[in-house]
Amino acid sequence: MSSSTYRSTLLRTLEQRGYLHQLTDAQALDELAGKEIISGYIGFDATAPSLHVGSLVQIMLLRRLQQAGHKPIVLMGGGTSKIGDPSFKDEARKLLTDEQIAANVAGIKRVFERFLTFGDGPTDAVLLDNSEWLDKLEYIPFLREIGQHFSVNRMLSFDSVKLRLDREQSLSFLEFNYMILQGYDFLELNRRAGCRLQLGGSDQWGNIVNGIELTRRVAHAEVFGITTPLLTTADGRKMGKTESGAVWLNSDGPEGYRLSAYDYWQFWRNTTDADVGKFLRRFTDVPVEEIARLEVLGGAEINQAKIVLATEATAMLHGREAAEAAAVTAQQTFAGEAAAGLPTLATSGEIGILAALTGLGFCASNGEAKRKIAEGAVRVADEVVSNPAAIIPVAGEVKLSLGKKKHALLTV
RNA sequence: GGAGAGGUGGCCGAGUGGUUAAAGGCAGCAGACUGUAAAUCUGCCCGCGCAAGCGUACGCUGGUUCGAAUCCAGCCCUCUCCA
Repeated sequence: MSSSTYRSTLLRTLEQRGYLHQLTDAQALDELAGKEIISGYIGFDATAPSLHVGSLVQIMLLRRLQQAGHKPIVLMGGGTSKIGDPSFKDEARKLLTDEQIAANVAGIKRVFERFLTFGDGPTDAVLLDNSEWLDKLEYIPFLREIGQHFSVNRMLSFDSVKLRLDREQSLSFLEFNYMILQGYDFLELNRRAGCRLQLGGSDQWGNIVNGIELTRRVAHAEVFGITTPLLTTADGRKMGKTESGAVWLNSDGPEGYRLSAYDYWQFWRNTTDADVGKFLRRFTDVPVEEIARLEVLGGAEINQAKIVLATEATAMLHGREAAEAAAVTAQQTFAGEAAAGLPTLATSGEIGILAALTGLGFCASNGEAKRKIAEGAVRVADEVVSNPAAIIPVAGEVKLSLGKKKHALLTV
C-alpha cells in the first residue's frame, strides 16, 4: 500500500498504520476529512467492569482520529448492553442488571482518559451513553419512525445474523433488535453531535452500514463508516489472552477484571516475532519510520523491538513511570535477580508452597499446583521445589517462580 | 398445535447399562530446545486428599437397576418440516 492513495492526514495515517479494512465512500470521506473536523464514534460494550486488549484497536483508532485533528466520540453502550450484541456470538449473552451496567461504565470510562483528551474544545473527546436515548424510547413511535426503514429480508442476509441461523442457534427477537438500535445510535449521534463517522471492528460492518442507511433516510445526512481488520496474532490465534486469562486494561477494579502494569508489559513483551511491527504501528505512537527500522531486526535482536513495544504500549495506558519500572523489573527478573516490582504475596513469616501458588493466582487449585511441582516447574529463590508439602520460611523477600515467566515475591 | 432431530467437560465432538472422570481434536499450562519468539518433541489438563480414597459432573426432576451420560416418565430449551 502506498501512502498516496489518500490525501487527508486521517486516512493516510490509518492506512499506514494498518487500521483500514473496509470503508464506505473512501473518496468523499477523504475529501471531507481534508477540509473539516469530523466527529467520529465507536461504540463500546459495558458488559464487563473493564475493557481488554480486544478493544484496544478501537481505542487507538479514536486516538488517531483525535491526533489527525478530528473529534472522537466514545459511545458507551449502557443501553445496548441491556440487549447484548449477537454478532458472531454463538450464544445469547447473559442479561445484566442496570446496576451492573452502570458500574461497568464507570470502570471503563477511566481507561479512555489515558488515550484521549476530553473537554469542550472542537476536537476534544466526549463520552456519551446510549442509555440516554435508548432507555426512553417508546415502542410504537419508534417502530413508526425507525422500524419502517428496516427490511427484515435484508437483516436476515447479514453475515452476523446468517451465521447464527446457519449454525442452527437461536436468535431471540431481543437480540435481533440490537442491529436496529445500533443503527439508531448513529442517527441519534448525527442529530445530537453532528457525528459523521462510525468506526469499528470488521464484525461491525453490518451494523455500521445499517446506521449509515438509516441516517441517510431519516436525517438525509451523508455519513461514513470505517472498519478495522480483525486482529489475530500471526499464528492465527485470537489476540488477548495470557497465561492467566484476559488482558484487562484496568489495573485496579474488581478481582478478576484487572491486570497490573507489570503483567501488561509482559503481555506485549511476549509478542510473536512476526507481529511486532504490526503491533507497534497499531498500539504505539512510535513513528512509522522508526518502526520500519525496528521490525526488520533479525534473530534475538528483535527483542529490542519487543521491549520498545512493551514499554510504549504500557506507558500509554499506565504512564511512563510505571512502564519504565516494569521494564526494569523484567530486565532484573530475567537476569535471575529477585527484583522489586514483581507481584507480591504477604505471608505471616512462612507459607505452604501450595498456598503460595494458588494465592498468587499462578495455579487454580492445589491439585494443579502439585502437578506443577511434580513437573519441576516451581522454584523458590531459583531452587526447584520437589516437595508439595514444603513450607517456605519467608524472611524479607523470597522469589517464587512458576516456569520461566511467572515470578512473584513472598513478603512478610 | 403436529411430526422428526437434538441438549456431553472452556470450545468442537465420540460415547447408547458396568473396564467411563467420560475417546479424539482445539485452546490452555509445564518440561526440553531457544531469544521471555516460532516450530518441534514430552508431560499435564474437575475438586479435595501424602495416599488408599472421597466428592462432584454428561439440560432439569423423579424412577427402573446391584450399577445409568447411556433405559423409563414428566418438564425446560434448541433446530427442521408441517399447521
